[in-house]
Amino acid sequence: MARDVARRAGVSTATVSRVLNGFAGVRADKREAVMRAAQDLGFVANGAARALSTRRFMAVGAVVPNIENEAFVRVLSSFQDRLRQAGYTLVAANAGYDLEDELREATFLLERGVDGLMLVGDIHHPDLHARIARAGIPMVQTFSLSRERPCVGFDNAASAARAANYLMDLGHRRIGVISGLRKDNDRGGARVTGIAAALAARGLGLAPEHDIEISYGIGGGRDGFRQMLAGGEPPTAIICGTDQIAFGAMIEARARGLSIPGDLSVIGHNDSDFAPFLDPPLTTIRIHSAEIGHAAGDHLIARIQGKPVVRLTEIDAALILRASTTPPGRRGT
Amino acid sequence: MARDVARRAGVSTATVSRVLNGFAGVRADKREAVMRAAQDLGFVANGAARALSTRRFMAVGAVVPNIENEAFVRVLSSFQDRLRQAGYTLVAANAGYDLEDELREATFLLERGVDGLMLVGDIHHPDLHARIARAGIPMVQTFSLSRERPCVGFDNAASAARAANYLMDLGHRRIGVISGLRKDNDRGGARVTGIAAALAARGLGLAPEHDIEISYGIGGGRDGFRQMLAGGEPPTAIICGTDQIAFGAMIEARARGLSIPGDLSVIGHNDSDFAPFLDPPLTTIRIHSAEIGHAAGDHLIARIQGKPVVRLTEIDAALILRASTTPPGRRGT
DNA sequence: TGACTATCTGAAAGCGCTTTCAAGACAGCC
DNA sequence: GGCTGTCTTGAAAGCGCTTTCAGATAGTCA
Repeated sequence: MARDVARRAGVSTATVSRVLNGFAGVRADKREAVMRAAQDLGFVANGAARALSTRRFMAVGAVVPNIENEAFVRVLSSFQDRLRQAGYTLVAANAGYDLEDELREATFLLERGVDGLMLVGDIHHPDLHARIARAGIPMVQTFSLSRERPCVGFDNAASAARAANYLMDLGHRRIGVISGLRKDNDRGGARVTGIAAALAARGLGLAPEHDIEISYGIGGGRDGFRQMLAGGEPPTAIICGTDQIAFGAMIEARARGLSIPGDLSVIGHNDSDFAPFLDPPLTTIRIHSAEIGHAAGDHLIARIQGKPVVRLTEIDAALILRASTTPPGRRGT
Repeated sequence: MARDVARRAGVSTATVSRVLNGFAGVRADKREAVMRAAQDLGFVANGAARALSTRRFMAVGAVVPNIENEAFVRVLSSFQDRLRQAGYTLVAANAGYDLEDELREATFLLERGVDGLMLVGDIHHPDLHARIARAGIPMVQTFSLSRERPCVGFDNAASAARAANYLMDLGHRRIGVISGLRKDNDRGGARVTGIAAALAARGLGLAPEHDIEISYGIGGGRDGFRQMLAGGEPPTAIICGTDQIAFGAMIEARARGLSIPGDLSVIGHNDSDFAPFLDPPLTTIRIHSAEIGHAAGDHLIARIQGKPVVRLTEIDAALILRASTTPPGRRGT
């Protein structure tokens, strides 16, 4: 306790507090005495008392759909970097792609007294924003852009459209989509919308049997592609919601005797660490996760500290070209 | 504030507290008035004040070497499950395989007032345990077993030895190891020790040029295997520290014209989601991450609540046999 | 030397809850 | 009707820090 340190150093707790918080205006000898006493006693301030007193918790919350998803972990990791630099702790929670759960987790963090909150995406429980507002803390949404709220993200529809256009430029006409769950997931939805729009712009359509929604993961990708083949004439190219899905689809395609990219071009999302090492290396849309995390962290901290911020930060998503895409019909490439 | 709720409900803050914390002995009408007032006002208790008052923070900390590592994330995820069920929040931090950083992060959590702490492995900064002791909170170490401290883990040496024995049973004599960084990482070290011991028990040795230490990841695995080949007669089988490393090694081996498992049997660690989908599917040591997380969570909560616990929980690690391992010299299998 | 200013420092008042303690209300009993 | 015991309730005292405010001390200048 600060009291013990004060006694040992022969000062008051006020002075202890001043020294430990780096306030100027404490005479050198007293400062040193306090430092030494704190050291000797192994003094660790009580965070709750400090938080209560300063009305600052020095912690920021984040609710992500799935902690086990590489993309979100990378964002959390870089987000935490920034917070740490500013002296804040990250408290992360898992919402599992469920709006009710997300509300519950966010409320939990709000109760804990976080000074700011990061959310993923644009779709939330109707009560969520009201609660955040009542708590009076800043929030930032990531991964997708928004006109209403501060955000750091990219244009999911546009980047997916870019992938579709690239495939069409190569000559593909029958393009399929395998996405993860889209319910309450604006990113997935926007991507499909973007692809459909890009196809429509060139007079093509996204056939319902080529528009597959499955659960995430390699297994999901396999199932998804199997499902797609069951639906009549197969596509010559597919765009997948994640690299894991793309990996699964590639496995299934090969098992069905299709060669990649000869019979089927494949594009993934996220540029996972294994993407360059697949056979063939996977063309994918790279999301600059680290930059999203940094920007979101900087934004939130600036708001907490009352500094001016930009409300919308767009992070670029790049189409990384590798060998899993070629013009259609080039067998044995 | 509770005060507002009290005023609105026409009671004292004491009664508000009693109702909101589910204490019996409040008359039904007052209870309801409080509930309604709290609802109307959207009352959210101030966590800091509560923590200060109860001297319980309702949060548990965890420091892991690398948040982006699948195995740790899975443990954190299941750990959090249990904490959440008991009403606790998880605050996780990243130590990056560095003892100083780990100490810093752990101190940070201690300052925050966590009620318990989870650590990974047996090697820590010399001051760490003293600080935890001074904070007076329970800790549990995961992934490796310990005689001194409460732990939930498995016998890294024994499970790696099992993999080595399996390879020797298949007839392999020249076995190599590619591990991640071993500095300050008892898991990696123990595995290599276990393998060396298993080899020695059968009159074999682990050649220095077959004992490679590299950074984690697919790239690391490639580099590692390249390094191993540079060291003279290549091994007929390798055991890798993670499945990512194994993946990288397989890529490099194939690039060098080696067939797997014909020329080279490969065993990984962790049974990552992609392991069954590699070509050939990867034999690997599966760590029951979810069980480690659950057991660690249960342990810590029991300790916090003053219930009796077992100090050492051993979680089984299983050798999952797939097609990446065969007897040596069977080309074209 | 005395007045005045600039520096330091400690006492004390919160921060918003929980929890103890004592008192009020009321029913049951002799 | 008076007394005891039970059930409810509110006043008030913390929890361990920060921070204000005013007093103490030292330094400066005329």
